Amino acid sequence: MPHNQRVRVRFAPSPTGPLHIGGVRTALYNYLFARKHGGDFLLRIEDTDSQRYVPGSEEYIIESLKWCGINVDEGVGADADGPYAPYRQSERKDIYLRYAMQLVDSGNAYFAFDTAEDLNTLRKEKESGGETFSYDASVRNSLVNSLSLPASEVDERIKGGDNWVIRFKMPENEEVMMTDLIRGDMTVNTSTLDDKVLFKSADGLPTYHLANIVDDHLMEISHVIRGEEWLPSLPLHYLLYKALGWEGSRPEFAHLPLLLKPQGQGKLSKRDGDKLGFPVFPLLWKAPDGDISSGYREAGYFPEAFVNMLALLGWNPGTEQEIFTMEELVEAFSLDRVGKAGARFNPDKARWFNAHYLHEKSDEELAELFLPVLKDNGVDIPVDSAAKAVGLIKERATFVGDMWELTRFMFFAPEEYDEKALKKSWNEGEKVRLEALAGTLREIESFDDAGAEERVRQWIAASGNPIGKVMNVWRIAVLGTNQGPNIFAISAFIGKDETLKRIDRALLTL
RNA sequence: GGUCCAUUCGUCUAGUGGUUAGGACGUCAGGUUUUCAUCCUGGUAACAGGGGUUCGAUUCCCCUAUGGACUACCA
Repeated sequence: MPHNQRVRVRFAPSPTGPLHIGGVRTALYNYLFARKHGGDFLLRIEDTDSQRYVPGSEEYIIESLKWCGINVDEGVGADADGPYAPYRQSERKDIYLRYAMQLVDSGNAYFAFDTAEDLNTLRKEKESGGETFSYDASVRNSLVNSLSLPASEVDERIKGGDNWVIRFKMPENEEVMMTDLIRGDMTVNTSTLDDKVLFKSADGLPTYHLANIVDDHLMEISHVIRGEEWLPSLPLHYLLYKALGWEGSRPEFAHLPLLLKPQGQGKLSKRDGDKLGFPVFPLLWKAPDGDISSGYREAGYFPEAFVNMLALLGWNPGTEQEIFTMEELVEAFSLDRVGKAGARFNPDKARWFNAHYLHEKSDEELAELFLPVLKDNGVDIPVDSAAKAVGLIKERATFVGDMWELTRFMFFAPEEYDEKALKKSWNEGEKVRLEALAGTLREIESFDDAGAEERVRQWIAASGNPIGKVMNVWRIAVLGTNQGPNIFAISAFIGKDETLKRIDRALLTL
């Protein structure tokens, strides 16, 4: 392990919009790894692309992590300033140029003056001939750069204010051997690589490649855990560590498999938004242009369900356990149990996780969450009363938001009656049955009395009415439908008067 | 096109040189329930294809196919 024994990992998103669930999973795995090894989890903002910067992204990222219970130890969003501040790359500008110059001085990089237009023209020319243009050893000497130009002209151009970039001078025909904690050993020949830009002229900022390596080194990162899309640039990063003389303290790398769309092709991307019928973002996102994308939080997911679901998308504990608290995840997590292949996101399973967590919560806890929903629907009741209602229906809910439709009949008499139910179980014979039941109910002092339900059952048995028929017609009269929870419990909840009122009304109007 | 990575039920996955290839979601059936849902039980369903290596390959190797990523002065 590099530097020291301490595990230090970072999540380093760029603020180009909301974090999607793939990004959240990367953050989660980093966090779990850090906790598991008693290390640090840092949040660094990689805002080196001034063009793509989207205001609000950073706040969104911080809030998302917070909602998930992923606590940042150091960096942006941490409680206190860390020892390696600042943690926003735009605030570290000066650092990068210094290292870029070090690379130029050591012959590992060079100035290039080619304009974007010139390069585009070259690219098009090559492509029309069926070839691909690559800024590499085969062409670098014939392009406009400090390798091809006399030193005096290079100086003049720089002093004269010409636009320049710094490019990495990719070694020729060298095998780069790399190790990935998830994929094992890999070898790539440098001849297939090009001279990547390390420092841009456009905004005076480094590219990802340089900034990333410099910051990881300076911040003493021990493990880089990131998405698989970075795998192709791993050789470049290895070479950069070597060129900067940091080979001995190079972090270890782990490239996570991608999250794929539920159906169709390709990786899950930010643009998918709500087209797929489920959120791709942890929280609701309002884009600066007004576009709104839904989030798991607003869709009613519990953070623990969301995190649990995400953790198992690409990682497994090797046991048959599927339900994990964050603490249990920390305990069980290891990089060698992360899969290699991309995982297709499954919305059904996500719902199942949420239902599971919802069913595990106490009636009181759910009632607290449900109270605002009730209020929105014009129902203002104390929390213990809400808890009773919740207790009757929670088994059939997946989200707290589902609970309103499931409980509305406890607060409002039905205005319509389900036609299928009426067809099946509402006729003159059933009405007689219901009237007889009403008579019995009327004799009961209060439905809350102990033994009240037993009295009704005794009457049913004694009267010779089939219990199913009685319950069914009772349910239709009170709820307007032939399905739902225990009808006696509901009648007790709404009370004797309301129950009889609804029965009378049904008998009269139907 | 080039480079790299991957491939077990529809989906997430476990697993081994010899297993009835296991679990979960979904789905189907049955049970419980006054009904629905929950819950329980059971069923369905997979080693991409072709060559090797081997007494024996899902497992090891090669090829093909398929999927994916990357191929910007984006990350």
